[in-house]
Amino acid sequence: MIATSTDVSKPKVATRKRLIDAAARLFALHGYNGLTMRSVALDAQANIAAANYHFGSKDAMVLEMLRERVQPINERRLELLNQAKNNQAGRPLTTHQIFHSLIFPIGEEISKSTKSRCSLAQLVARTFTEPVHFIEKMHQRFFSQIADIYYLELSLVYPNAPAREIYWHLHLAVSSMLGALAQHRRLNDFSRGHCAENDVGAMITRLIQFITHGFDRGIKTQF
Amino acid sequence: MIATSTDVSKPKVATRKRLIDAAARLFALHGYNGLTMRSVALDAQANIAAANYHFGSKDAMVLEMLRERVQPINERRLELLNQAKNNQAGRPLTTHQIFHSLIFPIGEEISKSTKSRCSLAQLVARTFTEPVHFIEKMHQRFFSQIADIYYLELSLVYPNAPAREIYWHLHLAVSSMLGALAQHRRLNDFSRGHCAENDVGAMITRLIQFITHGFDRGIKTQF
DNA sequence: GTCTATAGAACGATAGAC
DNA sequence: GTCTATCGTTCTATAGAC
Repeated sequence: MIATSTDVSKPKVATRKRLIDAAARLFALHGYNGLTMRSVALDAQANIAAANYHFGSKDAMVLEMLRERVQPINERRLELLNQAKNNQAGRPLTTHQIFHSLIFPIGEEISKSTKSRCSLAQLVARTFTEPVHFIEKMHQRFFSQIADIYYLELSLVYPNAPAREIYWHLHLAVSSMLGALAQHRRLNDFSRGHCAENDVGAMITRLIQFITHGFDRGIKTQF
Repeated sequence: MIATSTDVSKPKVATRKRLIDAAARLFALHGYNGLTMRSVALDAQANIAAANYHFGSKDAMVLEMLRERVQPINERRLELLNQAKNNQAGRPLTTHQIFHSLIFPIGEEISKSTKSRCSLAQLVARTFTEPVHFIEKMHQRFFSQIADIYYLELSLVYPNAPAREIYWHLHLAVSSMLGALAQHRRLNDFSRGHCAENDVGAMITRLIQFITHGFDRGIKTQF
């Protein structure tokens, strides 16, 4: 509608992107069952047939949207983790460094959020609450690999702790991370105005601290 | 179909209870939008018109279901909290005692779960992820009052900590609690079999520890 | 209180013109 | 690639017999 034949890049891709962004927004707000092809098309100012044309089905559209949102965060996590390892030059990492690399990239992505890329916190939380079939597989595909990496790093910090303890505490750490992200929008109401929910940086910093303490002291008191 | 005129108690109430239980199960599994009156009626072995007769609408049915599930937990929380206060005889509580009273009742309720009262963990988590209108109001009605009580108790433990710090850490504690409950079903997969998800007691004990450490150390390092 | 039957609306997906 | 139009399905809710 804007770009014409003078545009070098494919002009029609814009619709696809608008659909993806709309799907992300509505999925975060209403979940998979609450998202309808009609609402996505309306939000993206596109036709309902266009959505089916680009993705084939509702399932495929939401899956593609999730992939585009999650992948860059995981890449950034590994980037920060490797940075920290290089700085440590062979010495074991601290749990704070490890959880920083895990959680900080989410904060970065939330802070980037504009009107089109919004409510990442709710979106991430959704993928864990929704029991829909493809979300389960999606989660395994995106998180099981990175969970292995983080388990390995944490077991290097506590070489004497049994695998069971590492897994338990990592599970609680990840669960807390997701819970905090999902609940962030409620912070202002919950704290009766004492804490501002728009300060994402403060939330991420405090969350990393909280989780590091829970993990560290839980392991340290035993090993 | 079972109870006849020989039954002293009202026999027809059973249908209502079956509907409530089915609604709880399906709401936990599929969320508000994924729950349909048809699926509830089918699951409860009742007719679809019966559901509308008893509750008037889908909204009212789910609301009533939530009320019946949440209220006993909150009552038990206050019971444990008052027990602890009586045992302390005026001395301030420990954060562990406070968070125990907050979290332990959920474990009790999950352990009670039979086929009819199942998946409370997912149900509680749903009420925080679902952005549906009445859930927001519901949550405020049920949680804001008890949050005030817990804020007060925690501020007595750390009288020198500013309200802002108490609120921040309480928010993180509650978020972690909800996150851990929501993620509990994933524990077995996540830990690659190292942790059994059916051991609810162990989960609750570890969760209380984790949150107490995160809260305590976060406040103590400053005050 | 519980049923059958159905109204009225919204859903995912597709066909075919442009 | 995007549109209009529509098919077949499923939804909430209600009317009325029993």
